[in-house]
Amino acid sequence: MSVFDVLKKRGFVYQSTDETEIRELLDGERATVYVGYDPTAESLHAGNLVTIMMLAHLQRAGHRPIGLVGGGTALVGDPSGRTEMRKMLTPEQIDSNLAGIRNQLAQFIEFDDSDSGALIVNNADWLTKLNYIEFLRDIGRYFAVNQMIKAKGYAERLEREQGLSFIEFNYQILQAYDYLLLHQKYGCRLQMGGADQWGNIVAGCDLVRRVAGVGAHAITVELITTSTGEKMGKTAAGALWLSPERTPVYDFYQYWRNVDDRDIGRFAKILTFIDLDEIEELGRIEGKSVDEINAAKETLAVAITTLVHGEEAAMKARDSARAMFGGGGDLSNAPTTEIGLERLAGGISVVELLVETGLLPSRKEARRKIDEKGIYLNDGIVTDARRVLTNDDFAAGHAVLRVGKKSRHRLLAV
RNA sequence: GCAGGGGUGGUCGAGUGGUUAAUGGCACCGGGCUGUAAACCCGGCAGGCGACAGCCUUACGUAGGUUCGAAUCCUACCCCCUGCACCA
Repeated sequence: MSVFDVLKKRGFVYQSTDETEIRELLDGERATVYVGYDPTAESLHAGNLVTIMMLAHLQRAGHRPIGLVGGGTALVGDPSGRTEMRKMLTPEQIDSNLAGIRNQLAQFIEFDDSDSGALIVNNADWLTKLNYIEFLRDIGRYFAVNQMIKAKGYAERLEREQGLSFIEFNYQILQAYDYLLLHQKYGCRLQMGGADQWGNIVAGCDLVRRVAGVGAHAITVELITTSTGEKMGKTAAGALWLSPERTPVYDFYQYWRNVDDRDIGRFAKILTFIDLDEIEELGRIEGKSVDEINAAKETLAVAITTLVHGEEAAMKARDSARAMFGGGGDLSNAPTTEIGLERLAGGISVVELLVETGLLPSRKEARRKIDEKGIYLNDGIVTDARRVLTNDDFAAGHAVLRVGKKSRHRLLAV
């Protein structure tokens, strides 16, 4: 099966330029393809996994992926969307972010010297060297303003009289230039990205065609949302990061372990390499027992977590989760706070500990949760806000504090 | 620069001198039902103290002022949006 069809079947293709030509390109000798990423943080997030997986599929099919980091554009600050200007970053920050992003991409694609070895590039390398006059003369001539303002994003902004800064307007041209440059330098002929990038991407296709006289292509993915309408990977705390420092592996695992029943198959297609046939079965809900559905979610969570954090970490996360919800079991991965024996001798209030362990943000909230019957000590409900912990509560040298069903904290007497 | 509109709790958004920690939605948290799902129901959602009846402190862009009393009125300043002007 053509890789392009693989992408289609897995749900990656929302819009594309001519399918026949893309197929031809991808079924032929090594092609070079690229995706752009923002260097605004030192870590990518779950949303980025979608295009990363596309790169990975293509590399597996023998093509060369390029991860382009928008360091140059980040130097300008991009006000796309209606929120404020994206914060401008220093070159140092961008470099360090780029290194972080490269490491994360390396989990999915090989950066070796082979023909299909991946590359990571920073558009600051060429954008910062541009000469305005030359750029206008050589590149600007290919852009027709009346065509540009018809682009969906721009047209909306103009209609709403919402203001469209010159920087934002130029963004498309810079991005198109990136494509051209990658084409000239690496023979890149396919760019992929989010559906919101469609206009920018096809502007690049046009530019390549006009300047180089070669067909260049585009594939965009739709924004992936959950069945409840949220952006995939969005949590109360913000984004679901790939970096374990920003999102602990356990939390990352739990996010996927708890997806809506209806999302199992869809997410598995996009975020794992599990066979399509297998996914078909995995994602089926009707007629399945509760255990089977839960097992499917576990499979999904393990697969994604393994890709991002490696097998060992994924297994640990799975085991911790099993222990947590299966009762008893292995608590070695639960967050832990050490309590001095001498302090314990005097007794410590549960309220105080709830705050100290970070389980709850304030003493007031702790009292409230006790009132709401949401606090447990060693699996026994705490009913009195004045409850004090003493040595007697530490069975084998430890005690477990719990808020609700999902957050636990281990207290270790030392 | 001129004119108009606006800045309210995580977010959206009411309120426009006085029972107000500030209606409501969303998000979030606890409980119930369950399957660590969805939907639904109940409760909570500034902080501190508490004998749980309450008490105290801090909050409506920032700083002052008027008033017995202000998120609400006045003054100055900051920021955002819209229009006009300036802009070669």
